[in-house]
Amino acid sequence: MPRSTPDKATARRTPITTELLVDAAIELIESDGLDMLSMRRLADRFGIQAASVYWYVASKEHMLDLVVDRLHDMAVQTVLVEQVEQRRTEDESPDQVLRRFAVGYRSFLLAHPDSARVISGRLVVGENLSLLIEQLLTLFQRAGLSAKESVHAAYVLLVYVQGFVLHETAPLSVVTAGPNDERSTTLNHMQQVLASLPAEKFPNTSAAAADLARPDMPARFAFGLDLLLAGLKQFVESQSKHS
Amino acid sequence: MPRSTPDKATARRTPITTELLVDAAIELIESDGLDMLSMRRLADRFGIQAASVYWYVASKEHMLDLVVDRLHDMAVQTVLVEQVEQRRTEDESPDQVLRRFAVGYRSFLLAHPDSARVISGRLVVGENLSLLIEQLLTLFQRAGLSAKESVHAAYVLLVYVQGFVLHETAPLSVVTAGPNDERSTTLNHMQQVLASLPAEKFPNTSAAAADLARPDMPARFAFGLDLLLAGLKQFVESQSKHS
DNA sequence: ACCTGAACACCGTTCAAGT
DNA sequence: ACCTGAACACCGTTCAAGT
Repeated sequence: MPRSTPDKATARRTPITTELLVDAAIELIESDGLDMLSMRRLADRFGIQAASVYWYVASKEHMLDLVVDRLHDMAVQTVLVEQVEQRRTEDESPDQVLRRFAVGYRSFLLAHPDSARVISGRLVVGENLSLLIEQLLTLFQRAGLSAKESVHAAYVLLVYVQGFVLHETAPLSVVTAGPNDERSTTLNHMQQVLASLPAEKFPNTSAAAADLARPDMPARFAFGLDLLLAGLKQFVESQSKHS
Repeated sequence: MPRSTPDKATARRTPITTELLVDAAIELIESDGLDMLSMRRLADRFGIQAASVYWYVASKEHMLDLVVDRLHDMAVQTVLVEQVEQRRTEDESPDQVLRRFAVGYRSFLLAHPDSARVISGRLVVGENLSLLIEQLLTLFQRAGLSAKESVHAAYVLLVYVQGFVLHETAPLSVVTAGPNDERSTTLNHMQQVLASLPAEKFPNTSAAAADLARPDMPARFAFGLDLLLAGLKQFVESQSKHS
């Protein structure tokens, strides 16, 4: 009998809710990785049996859907509200806001281990994702796109950022390497493998071995983002010319 | 004793090799899905025990690396050789070749179920991926990029296509829907959910509900690809102006 | 060199039964 | 309404032992 309980047996441990389960699932993923998330380990956190989790959630798939929905919620908070809305100034172009969104979104995904893996795997439509999309649609329309084009653009931007971070954080392996090498060893080995490819068949690859094995990822992300935004600008201009 | 064996017991079943295991793994993935691939089911295909697979392969992770490497090999064959090289004409721009590569690569990924899921998850560096990259580097340099910029561009293009297909084939769920709904039902429900969002808070989303729920994916893919290539073109032009 | 048998430490999920 | 116990049908991986 815990001392703090006011009456006999009414107030027990804080009652378990689906929200709390999702909280714990995200914590588990961020601390131990997505592969370590199991219904049993999740249940352990609350001192209950694995079977009990199924009272709150239909399946592990459903649980992961809820996790993704929550991550969208967090992204709306940290990226849209803090990075985009609050820093807004009067004279900035939609272009600049879009760039800040993309950079902020990448930072968010990088800050939450395996979040890109969970998010990229499933498209969970709900209020939270809708909030993200809504803001993007506004920005793209303000930039000069039609409603239909804005949907395409918003989707493409999300795909680009998520896909980029997914690859950025993906396990790296070299076919000729042992599977237990550490990442730095693998990178060295990779550079070596790339550099030693037959130069007649792989002139560019062997020449660029250093850039391939030791890439500047923020610069690479900005490069692709700039291509997209420059293409967007040009697209809008070529549209308005014909009107 | 099979009739066809020439001498006593020398020639048995065709001997198992790592290559054959990878073949079977890919077949399993394409027929039953990535989640259905297990060492036991793989072993069953050859009439051996799961433990025996470990004589050919260090772990399941290693097996998946080999699968990815093989998929890169297949992509080189079908996309680069058949789609890009053989259709090459004299007067086409690198721009056009790049577009054909991207479209062909997307088709390849779509044609092999779950291939985008396996490939996006792991970066397997070897001769096959190098072949893909080598060709892309050549194309981008021919388009006017430096060696370093070409590496960025090649990576960005691969990330875009893989990320796009990954989302295109990802399981679709609606937070308010039951998890067992069929895809068409889910799409209907999704459109309904999006359309019924409070119009004050989600003016663009609810207006674009139809486009969001029933998207023209080839057009969307082309839209993003065009942005990238248009951005590329402009980047090259702005570079040459300052030289 | 190649494969088995058996075990270990796990999974997700179901379901009658308890409180 | 919430949770347990026990079971079912699986996993990946290891390892002594067989041929």
